Amino acid sequence: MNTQSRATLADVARLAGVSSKTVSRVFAGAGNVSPETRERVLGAAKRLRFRPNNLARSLRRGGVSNTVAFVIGDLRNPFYFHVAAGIERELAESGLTMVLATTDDTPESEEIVVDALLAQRVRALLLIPVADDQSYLDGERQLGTPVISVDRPARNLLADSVVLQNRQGMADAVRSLTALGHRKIGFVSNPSAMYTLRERLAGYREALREVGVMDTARWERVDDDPAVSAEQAVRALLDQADPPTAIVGGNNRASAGAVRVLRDREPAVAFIGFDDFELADALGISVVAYDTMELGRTAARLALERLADPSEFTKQLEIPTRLIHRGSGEIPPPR
Amino acid sequence: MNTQSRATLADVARLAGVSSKTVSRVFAGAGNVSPETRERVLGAAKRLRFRPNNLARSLRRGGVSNTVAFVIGDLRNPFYFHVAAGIERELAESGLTMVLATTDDTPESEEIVVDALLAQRVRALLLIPVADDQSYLDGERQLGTPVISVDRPARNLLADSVVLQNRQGMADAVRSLTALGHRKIGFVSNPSAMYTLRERLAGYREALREVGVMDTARWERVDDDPAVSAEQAVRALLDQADPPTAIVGGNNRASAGAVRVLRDREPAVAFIGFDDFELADALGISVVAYDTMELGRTAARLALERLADPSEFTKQLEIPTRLIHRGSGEIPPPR
DNA sequence: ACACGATAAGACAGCGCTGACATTTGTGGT
DNA sequence: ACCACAAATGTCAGCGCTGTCTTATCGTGT
Repeated sequence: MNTQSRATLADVARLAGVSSKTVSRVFAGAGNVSPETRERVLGAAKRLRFRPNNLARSLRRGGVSNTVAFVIGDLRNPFYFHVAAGIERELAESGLTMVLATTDDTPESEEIVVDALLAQRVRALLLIPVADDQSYLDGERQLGTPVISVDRPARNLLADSVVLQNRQGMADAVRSLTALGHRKIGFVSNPSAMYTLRERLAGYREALREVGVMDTARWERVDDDPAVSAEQAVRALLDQADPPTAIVGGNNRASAGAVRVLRDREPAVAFIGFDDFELADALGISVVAYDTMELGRTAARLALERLADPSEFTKQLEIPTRLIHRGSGEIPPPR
Repeated sequence: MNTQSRATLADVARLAGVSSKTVSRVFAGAGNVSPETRERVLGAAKRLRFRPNNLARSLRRGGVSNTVAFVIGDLRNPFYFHVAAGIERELAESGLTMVLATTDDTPESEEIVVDALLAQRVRALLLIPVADDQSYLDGERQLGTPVISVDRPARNLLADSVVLQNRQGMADAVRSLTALGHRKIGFVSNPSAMYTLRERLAGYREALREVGVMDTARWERVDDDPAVSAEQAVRALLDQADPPTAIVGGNNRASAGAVRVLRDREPAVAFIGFDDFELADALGISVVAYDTMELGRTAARLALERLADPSEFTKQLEIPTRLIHRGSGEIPPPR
């Protein structure tokens, strides 16, 4: 068992016969070190297995690390992961690393988790807001930490945000169905973030209003009870008297449920989901798609921009969506 | 624009009229602070929006942070994400946070990325090895940083590891096919990690050898060229003269490809995939499944154990797999 | 031979925090 | 009144690094 402890700048300096500042210069990349000295230092460092301590460096440099935090509700949703992937990519290009934390989708733990991250002096904070109120972040924001809210706008906090084109995306989907003649269109959404759900629902209603369908209450199946599966919701919708001839899904879970139920339904019910998913193409499921990784990249870019210029106005960006026709959304109503 | 800078222990101490050490005690949770003093300190801290600087704390405490690094090849593979989710969960319970970094599945960047993480003094390093050689980590390991290799064993490095029961899982799948009478069984795998692929292939061969099929070369479709999609590989397999009556998939990508090709194939070809996936149940695809999150949790637990007792022998753990019958794997050979 | 600027290297303090140790204050026993 | 002892608080140095400033060294033009 090797008990030698970690080498420091000073150790390297001693071995190389120079001052610790010189070693620092070598590793910080700053100039004014002669080639021979540099060689000697690097040799010594290698021999001692020296690795600069970023903690100390960060502290010295003013107490900020080079990590950016991303706070997620639930890690099991593939959506979040793709966003995280986008963030990670974009940050890596600027030499920053991402730390990931989850709040288990419970509002109470949000502040606790965020606090722990801020204590680590993250450079910026990206989060998918879960709590009803992010005003607790205002102090931090004023101290210069960029706060970017992702997928949903923050509440009671002036922060940059990136969200999807929820309303228009959903409206487009519904319009494409009404154009085929559908009028009885169901809306299914499993418990989903209030914000995105509300927006998509608004888009749905808007598009139906355009063709004169005003009362959509009986077609809306929005269960906020997590115990009710998307599958059950779809079934319930279809089992009522005078069932819808088409259904739109409010999120990716709804799509999974719909696929299970609608596969061998007769007469065929048209379906358009929100959020693309693996095999959707093979299954011929039409969806409102968008670039999930781009959502993350954009969020990361916003953070970087604000880091570069803290005085800019806050921005609210939208990631475009587009309707992909694959068959399930092109089924006409039975006549 | 508020230009006030971040408050420090000393600032709080001044405002509360105590020494900075007392403030430190309040925030470090250590005892021996009278209730009144504590109140006064907390009040002052609140007023100044004080947040302890974990960087400084970590440095002072011996230079290790409370983060654990997880190094992934490619973030887009859902498999990795579930593993990450498991790790995050397990670590959170011990108050540690996870930093995620990717190597883009290129061996060269592995060492660079790992180095950057180690410079941040992560408490432990979990990684999915990509490079052929992890001996560069030996020094670090000797300095006491637990190194856990996930999903594949590390090469040239004495490290704990958690892998799947690859060989047996695949052998079970093939045995279940041979029991139905299949003898011409194809093996498809997209470029996959060499290790898991090799193991699964070995399991496949082993099970076929048990029923007297010795030469399996013509049924093995292992393209290491990423340009060849799993879909093409499956097609190529079926288009040859005397095609297989059943196929096993070597990884999740192979399953996606197989589903696309096999859906309306006549006569039906049996299929069993490795790795469960969303909708596999709805589609009736039999798979060799395992608990992906558990893989992550186990890895994290290993790290925690080693942190607690560095002198223990290294462990090699296996996550069990189990065959799930859903129909596609129960199709008998045509007669 | 001399002054002069450029280059290389070092001395020193201090980032924010906490461990080790010192000091003050309060309590109870005799 | 005195001492022993615990609880509450303070002093000080230093974790590993780098910014600022200072000092030594060298080549160059006149």
